[in-house]
This record gives sequence, C-alpha cells and structure tokens, in this order.
Amino acid sequence: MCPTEANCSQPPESLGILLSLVKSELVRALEQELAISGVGLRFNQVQALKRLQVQGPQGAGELARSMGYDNGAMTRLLDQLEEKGYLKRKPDPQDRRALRIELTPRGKSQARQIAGCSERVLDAAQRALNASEREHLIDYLQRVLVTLREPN
Amino acid sequence: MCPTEANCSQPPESLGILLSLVKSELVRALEQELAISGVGLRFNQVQALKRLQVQGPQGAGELARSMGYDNGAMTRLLDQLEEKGYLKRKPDPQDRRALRIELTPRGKSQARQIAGCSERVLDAAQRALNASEREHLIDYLQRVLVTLREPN
DNA sequence: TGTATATATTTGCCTTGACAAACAAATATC
DNA sequence: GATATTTGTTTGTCAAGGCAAATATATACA
Repeated sequence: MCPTEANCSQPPESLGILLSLVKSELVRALEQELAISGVGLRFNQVQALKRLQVQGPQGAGELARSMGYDNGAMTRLLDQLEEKGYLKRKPDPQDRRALRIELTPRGKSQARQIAGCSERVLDAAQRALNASEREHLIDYLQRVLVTLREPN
Repeated sequence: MCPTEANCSQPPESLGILLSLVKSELVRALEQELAISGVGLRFNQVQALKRLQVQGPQGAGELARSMGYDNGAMTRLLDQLEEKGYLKRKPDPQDRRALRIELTPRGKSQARQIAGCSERVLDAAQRALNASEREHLIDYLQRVLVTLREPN
C-alpha cells in the first residue's frame, strides 16, 4: 500500500500542515515553471501581478488584504515590482492618502505570460482530480475560510 | 448574495492564495485558542510537539521533513522547545551523528493540552463541512501533494 | 470650526525560514 | 584499510513577513 517511504505521511496530516505542504510544493513548482519561461519573479510578485491584471487598478491596502498580506510587506512588494517597471503608483484622485496601483504595458504583458505558467502548473498539480473534485476542493477551502473569518 | 464586502473575494481565488489564506487564518485561530488556554507557543512549535507525541522519538531531520521544514529551521525550533523544557535531544545509540528527540514529561502533558485546543479549532474551522466533505478535503489535498511531489 | 477618530501608506525592528557552507560520522568503493 | 560519497545536524547569512509606530489625510461629531 505504501511501497516507498518518503511520501508516506503515516498519520493523516493535520489540516494545517497539509495546507503548508501543498502550498510550498505549489510555490516551488510555479517558480520552477517561471524560471524555465525566463520569468524572474517570485510567487508573491506573480500573485500581485495577476490580481492587478484581473481586478484592475486598486489601492495598496486593498491588494494586501485580498492576498492576506501585511501592509508593510505590500509596500515592499510594490517597491520591487515598480523597480522592475511592471507597475506605477498613481495618486488616487478622490483620496490623497491613497494610491492607485496600475500595471504598466510591460506589466500587463508580463502578467499574460505568467497566467500561462500559472495555469499549466495548477493544471498539473490537480491532474489527479477530476473537474468536479477540483471545484469541490476550492469550494471546501472557501467554506473553511469563511467560517474561520466569521466572528466567533 | 454577498451583503458585506470584506469576505467577498470576487474572482474565485487562485488555489495558491486560497491555501495561504486558509492556513494563516487557521494559525491565527489556533494561536488565539492557545493563548486563551495559557499556552505560550506558536503554531510550528505546537505542530512539532504534536508530531513527537503521536509518532514518538525521532531524528531532527525526520521531523523536519514530515513538517515540510528546513533542517536549519528545525534546529532552531528544537532549541526553543528544549529551552522551554518540553523536549530533550538524546544521542542516537545506533548513529553517533544523529539525535533522538524525546518529549519530556512536561512536554507530553503540554502536548495533551495542545491536542485539545487543536481539535477544537479544527472542528470549528470545518463546521461548515460534513464528515464526508471533511474527508474529501483531506483526500484531495493529499492527492494534490502526491502529484506535486512526483518527479515531472 | 475644531477636535477626535479612523484610514492609507510607509518605515523600523524583529523573528522566522530558506539556502549554503561547515562539520562529524556513517557507508560505499577501490 | 584508505578514500570518496552520503547523511544528520548545526551555523551564518539573507530576504520576507508580522507588528507597531509614524505620517498624512479623511471623516465624524460636538
């Protein structure tokens, strides 16, 4: 039933650990695929670009929240991506405290390339699940997330 | 359909981000529950104690691998837990390079207390899933993990 | 209006984890 | 048996994220 030894986590993984393990393998796989495609970006940078691509310009805090990120960390992540020329911090016309983070044309084309890598990796990762199982996986995770976020 | 605004991640989360979000909420919830019970331990420390409790004495690298942890990080985690008196590094009688990490009596009783907190939190987190769904969630995650770890 | 409070972003500080190098001891190869 | 390779642990270094404080501006309220 369990011929090799390495991948056999005997006791059913605690959910917390299992989530960590899956995530870090996913990150590793994605970064490897990115490197092959000549994209020198880390997982988080990629996620930020993807969000901006899909959701359009938005504030830094908003982006941070949607990624479960600290505001300070987001500031520095934006520094990196702006440095690379993928985005611009524009002043928000309605609120002088806030920013509107916009992808540059370079950022948009990078985001498109990334989307391809990302899709390939996710697809490979879920090879062992059929379409319905994939949906359920996302659904269960979302339900757990909502529950955890509910005020006790 | 989506009355409040905060918890509504409009675009179906990318699996990677969703995993991060669920995990960090789970960590937050567990650490809060631990704090209430007067246990001053972090998520990773707790996981290590639980593993040692369930699986018995084992080497440092083995423990690190089963938690998806770096060896160096494990050394420092063990330092902390040994400092607190929850475990002892004993020499491995068969292999003089290796260690046998053993819980102290104090460590074992702490692990028992922790198990309670941990169970409560996991149970609350999965409140929205029935027994079959909970099993499937674990199963899907494990299948994805195995796939990701397969040599390409 | 003026003052208190809340919000958006940045910065400093600290902890943690990854990676690589160092070491020691075990195992394989000749 | 001697040398090379592998394995288990530790240490140094670095980058990243969390938290708290600082700053600027917006909003509420008296």
